Amino acid sequence: MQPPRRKRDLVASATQVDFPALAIATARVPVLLPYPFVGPFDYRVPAGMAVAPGDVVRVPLNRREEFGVVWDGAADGSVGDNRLRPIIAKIDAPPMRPDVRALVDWIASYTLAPPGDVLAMALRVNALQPEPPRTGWQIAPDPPASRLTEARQKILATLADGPLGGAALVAASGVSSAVIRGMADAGWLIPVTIATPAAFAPPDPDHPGPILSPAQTVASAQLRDAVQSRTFSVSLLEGVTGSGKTEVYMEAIAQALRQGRQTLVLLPEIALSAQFLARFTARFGVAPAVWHSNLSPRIRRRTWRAVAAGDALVVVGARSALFLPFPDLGLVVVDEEHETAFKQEDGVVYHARDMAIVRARLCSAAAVLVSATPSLESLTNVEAGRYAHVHLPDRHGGATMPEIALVDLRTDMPERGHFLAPSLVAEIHTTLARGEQAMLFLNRRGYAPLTLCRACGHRMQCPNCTAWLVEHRARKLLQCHHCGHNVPIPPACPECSASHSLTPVGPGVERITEEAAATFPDARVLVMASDTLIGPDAAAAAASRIEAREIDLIIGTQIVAKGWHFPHLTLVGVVDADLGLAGGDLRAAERTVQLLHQVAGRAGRADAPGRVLLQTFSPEHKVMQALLSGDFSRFMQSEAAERRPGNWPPFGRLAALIVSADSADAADRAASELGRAAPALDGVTVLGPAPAPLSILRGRHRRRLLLKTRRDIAVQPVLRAWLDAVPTRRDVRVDVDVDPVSFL
DNA sequence: AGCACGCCGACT
DNA sequence: GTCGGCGTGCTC
Repeated sequence: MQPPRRKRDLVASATQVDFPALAIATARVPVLLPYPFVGPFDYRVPAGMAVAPGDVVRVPLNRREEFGVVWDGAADGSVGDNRLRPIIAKIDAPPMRPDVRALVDWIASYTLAPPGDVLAMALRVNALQPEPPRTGWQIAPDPPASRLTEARQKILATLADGPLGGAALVAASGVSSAVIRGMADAGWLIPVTIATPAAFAPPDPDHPGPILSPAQTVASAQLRDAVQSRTFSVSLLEGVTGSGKTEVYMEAIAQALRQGRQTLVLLPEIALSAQFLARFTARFGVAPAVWHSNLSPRIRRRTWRAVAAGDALVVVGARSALFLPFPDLGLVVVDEEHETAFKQEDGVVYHARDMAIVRARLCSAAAVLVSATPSLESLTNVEAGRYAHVHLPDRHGGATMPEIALVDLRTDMPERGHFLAPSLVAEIHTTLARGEQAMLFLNRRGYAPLTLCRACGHRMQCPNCTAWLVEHRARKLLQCHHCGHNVPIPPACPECSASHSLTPVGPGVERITEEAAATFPDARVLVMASDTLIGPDAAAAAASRIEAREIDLIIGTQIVAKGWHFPHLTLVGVVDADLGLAGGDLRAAERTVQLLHQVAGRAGRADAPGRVLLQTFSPEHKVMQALLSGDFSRFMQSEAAERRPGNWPPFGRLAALIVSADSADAADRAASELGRAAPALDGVTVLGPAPAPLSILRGRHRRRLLLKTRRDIAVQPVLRAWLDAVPTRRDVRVDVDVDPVSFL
């Protein structure tokens, strides 16, 4: 049959072919497709096929075939029977579970994302095809009488214990695959399908684990009860770094295991998993299943199936693990719940911590949020009685919190062109002299954040974004950290052509490394930044070098703040404690306290006491005072007091609208049109439009409006009505971010 | 998101 | 006169 060339032909032929079925009643079902359509499409169920919500199906779409999922609810019926096309096939895969479907719908309606876009995330996680059988080799029952070489003997010896896959056989025998091929051709070996290894041994809740302190025992009993009740609940587990929070929530996992229910542990970054895996294995005797977006297709499929079958009882994963098909989820743990990395900023904009709580509710599971420095959101939920509070007051095992001191950069000034104050330099010298390790923390990659011309004052700016180009001296280029644009470092100023006039301004870790190498020439220095440590293995390797004392001085960005345990590290210097405080971000102070507290926690974990020096130009700032006193709860109370009157989150709700267009003019027009149509309702405020802080990003001009409502008003209906009232323009995009975390 | 249709410039 | 650029619109 010729493929139909025009739409009319296509419809006509489909109608003709399907006429007998149409004569009977038309069975229509909604099918959600992984595309940004407003909702599911109706499809006809062909005679002899039975489908139910959740079934994965192959359907025609335009001139293509796509996977879709039969969705809940009635078909919408707006498309006439004559345009209805039949489902091609039902896929032999486990159907999407009702709670995962409900999660997809929930996320779509909360974030205002098209449900198909959310489905795409859930399907990306899915294993639509069964695992192909693994083939291997075994010794033929009646081997030929040909010559038996040494290599061939090795193969036979290796296979004596049973069949092996090709790659495994090569590795175990040390013989090349050519020999195997030859032996197969000669009839020595025959191919067999081999069983997939049972990779997910059940963790043993009664495996002897670490001994808990009295405080840990009390805390773990509270979490255990929450799991045991088999009802939805949220608990906030709060305890300073080193208080042993992980061991406490391991007991909650043990309880879920005893009940035969599954656990999901969400981590903000998978680089943290090495630490978690070690502690998990120490407690339960086996490793948990791991989930993240970089798994190989085979492992991904196997893990997905094992979760669906209930064989993988504990999964530790990144955001996307939220969509795994747990048949009996009893516990969801969100570790480092305050981390902004849980907020997905591209594609569907959602907060994995909040969606984890939704998932727990849909599964009647217990949710446990874990942090040394909980978000004001979670603390406020505790205060309101929505979350239970489990508190671990002390550092465990006798270790004390490090002593924190401020270095006033106004008086304790670094040498010209340097960034380390004399007192910090002296402290590092004594630490290194004692044979202990020191760390310098600066949350800025590259050599210098700004390059300017001394002759004309020209600043090297990204052509696509409102941002300076960051010098990366090692790679000899200037790079934009927002769009990735980069150029070689020019030999002369592009503006005034003066040569040797371009000067780096301000420090990045590379520049601090240079200064440290000159100041501490005998120290063995390691730089840890996201662009020097690629992948979780690199981070783990760096950590083990530090633990093995092959390193004296660690210089790092964000990445060093997270969960590492460095027993010989006794001094942490924060190069620029003020860094996160600039800009009009609602949570700038909160985030800075959380980050710097976490960094400080790296110092002095074993018997050696730790010391932390924060370099700042504003020692009197409440952030510095909070870090100095360690009175985190008072700081959060003052944050609350600042946000409550204006109904700022978490005391009100916020949504950001980012209007972007190719030209500033189009962006301005669309933004003011939106502004004029702003809802005028009691308890609803609209701020803006104003140029977004990154007013040009990737070549697009951006304007921002903020919708702020009282807490008792849902922002979604307000947003929908607002956006519906304004005609969409082709050349203008409006991105919605409900509960924005980043204000760029 | 794809993928085709459509209406304007450089080629056989 | 055709090939093909990517703007606009549709997909049950």
